[in-house]
Amino acid sequence: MNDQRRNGQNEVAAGGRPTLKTIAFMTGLGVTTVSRALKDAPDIGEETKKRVQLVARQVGYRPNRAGVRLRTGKTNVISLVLNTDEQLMGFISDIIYGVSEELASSSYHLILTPYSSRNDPMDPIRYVVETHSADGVIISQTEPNDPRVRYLTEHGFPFATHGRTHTGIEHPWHDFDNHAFAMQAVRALVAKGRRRLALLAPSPKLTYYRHMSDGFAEGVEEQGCAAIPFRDAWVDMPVEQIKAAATALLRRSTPPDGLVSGSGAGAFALVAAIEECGLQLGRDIDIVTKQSTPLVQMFRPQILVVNEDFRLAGRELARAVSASIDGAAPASLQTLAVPDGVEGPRP
Amino acid sequence: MNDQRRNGQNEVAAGGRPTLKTIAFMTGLGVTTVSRALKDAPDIGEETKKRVQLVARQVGYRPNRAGVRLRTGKTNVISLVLNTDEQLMGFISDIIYGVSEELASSSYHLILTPYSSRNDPMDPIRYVVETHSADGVIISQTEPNDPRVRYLTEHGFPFATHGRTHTGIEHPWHDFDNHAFAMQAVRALVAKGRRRLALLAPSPKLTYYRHMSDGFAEGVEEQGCAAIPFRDAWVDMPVEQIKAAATALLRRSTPPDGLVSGSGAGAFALVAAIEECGLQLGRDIDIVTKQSTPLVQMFRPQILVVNEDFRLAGRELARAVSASIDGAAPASLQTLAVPDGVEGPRP
DNA sequence: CTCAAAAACTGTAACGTTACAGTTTCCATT
DNA sequence: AATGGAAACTGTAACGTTACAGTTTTTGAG
Repeated sequence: MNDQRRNGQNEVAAGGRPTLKTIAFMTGLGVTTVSRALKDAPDIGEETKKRVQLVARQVGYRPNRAGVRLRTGKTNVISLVLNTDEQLMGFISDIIYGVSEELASSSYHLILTPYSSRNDPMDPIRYVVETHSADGVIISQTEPNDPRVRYLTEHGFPFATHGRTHTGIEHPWHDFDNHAFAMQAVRALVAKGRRRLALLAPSPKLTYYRHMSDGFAEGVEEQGCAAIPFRDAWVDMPVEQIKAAATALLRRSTPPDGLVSGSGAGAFALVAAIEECGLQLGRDIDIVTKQSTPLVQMFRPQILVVNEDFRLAGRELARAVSASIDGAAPASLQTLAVPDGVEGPRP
Repeated sequence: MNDQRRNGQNEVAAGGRPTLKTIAFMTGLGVTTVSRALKDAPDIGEETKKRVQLVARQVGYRPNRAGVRLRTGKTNVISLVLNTDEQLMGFISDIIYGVSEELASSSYHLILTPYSSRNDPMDPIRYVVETHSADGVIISQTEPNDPRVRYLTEHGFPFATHGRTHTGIEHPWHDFDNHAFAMQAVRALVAKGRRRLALLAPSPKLTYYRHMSDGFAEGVEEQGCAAIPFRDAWVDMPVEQIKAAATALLRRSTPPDGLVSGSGAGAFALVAAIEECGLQLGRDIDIVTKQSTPLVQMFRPQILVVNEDFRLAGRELARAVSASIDGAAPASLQTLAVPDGVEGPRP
């Protein structure tokens, strides 16, 4: 026992990080007691807890993550799984920032697990689960029948998805109400006197393609106007391709006079196409677009916008995974961000 | 010893992850031998190594990171320190992707350590060093006399910076040659017949402000044209403010007829200002801008661009930190990305 | 005053890995 | 036949933490 104490002293003298042993030596208590005192266990005396916590604060004690992880299996890490081929205007950074913000006040570190479309999207998921390199995962680019959701659920691994699925599995998610967005967009265009509308939708393999398309169809139905099919372009294509497709669309015999863009980057392509065709935004045609940064809007004030807050999405997702890790019921961890409504031209 | 073996068997049966013990049991060797065989130590027989490595592959052995970290102190983590207030068009995601790409083939995980401008930029750095939560750090938004560089150097903690410093310390960095960019920009504008040039520069507190301003000044000198001061706007301001400042600039008695923009987002603001003043890009005035995505260019083909590859920056930074962790000399880990030259209007 | 039980505290072992200090085996040299 | 040493392998301990099974001290009921 004397040996152990001298050990503790040596470590303090050596200038290394303080450990439980350091505090145990300083307080004259056992390592176990210190450990329990710091996590406010019921079988430790009130005064002892205070004393231990004071000393711990004084010496700047921080639990060694490797020790905790090895002993308990808890990694205190949340992994954000990302497709690094994505070229969309970096809204991803906003999600990352949102997740960071939320995790900053927790004990979680945020780790990035990238994958390329050239590989199986299941690879990173399997990796995280098999090596247990995180306590929970956040995934995006959700597909209706997403195999990742199945796999994670089967393995009882906590996760949250950005976007819903049609798997029939109750799982934590956060989503933007793209159905409502599309309906609001249609109504706003009709209110501007537009009657022939086209939608620049997301990739058909993603879940929110359905939501947005359905909302668009429902709006068109409700307003009794015409839907011009625009199926050869998606928001996550390279902007040049979108522009080319939109130009072709506008040169058809019955071109649309109102456009709905499912992404901010898409709106740039649409504006470019419109101007290339010699049309004038706000006079000949109108656009409603989702946006996450006010770039387009500042540039072409005539454009109508609906804001999507990706930072909020990040925060909600982080909240959902951590709650899921803590055992909360999946059904209680589903949040839908309702769009604020269409913002008209700036003064 | 028999006990130990039965232990090993139990674990395998229990279906948990295979550990060194599992392989030791399967091969009939000791745990130490297996450990050494897997890292190709010289005192293990060739045949044994082959056998161990085969079994390890078969059972899908992956070293337990917590075990390694606890024993060796090596975290196998690299931390990217980010200012989450940054609102610039998400080029940050490209850096992240670049870093990821490079680290994918290594054993490193990428962890994000965010901070807000509301707090001390030193906080995250101190945190990483004190808790040793990573083996190395990547920092951005480098300032001429960056205290983070000093601190990390003093503590012998491996790092790489995005951007150089004027600390006099030899440290690993990657930078874009903003001096060359500005000179090329000036030359291109002069070649277009422009004679009164203004620069939308970075924030004066960042190192590359100097590089770009000096390059601009040198170009103006070389070409014998006039520099119109434009000191009330920086590239990392909100775009609306840049636009307002640029509008004021263009309405002065001697407005510029050529603009250089230090960022892609800034170019949007400049274009907007130009059009608001009733001027026409390519006829009355020209812009050279740095860009990381071809958004502006697709939109206003008349714009002149110089590409900056942030993915490359990410890759270089990742390479630099890992080499630094492996003990490479700082001076050998400094790379400068030279701009490709100004790209003219698209056909 | 006894004794049971609650309160407060503690030592040991284990998580998976690797550094270190052995130990055994075998072969070449004398 | 003895010896030295190289080659191949191994057990123990330790990194920092916590679960578990104690042990000691205090308290209160009878």
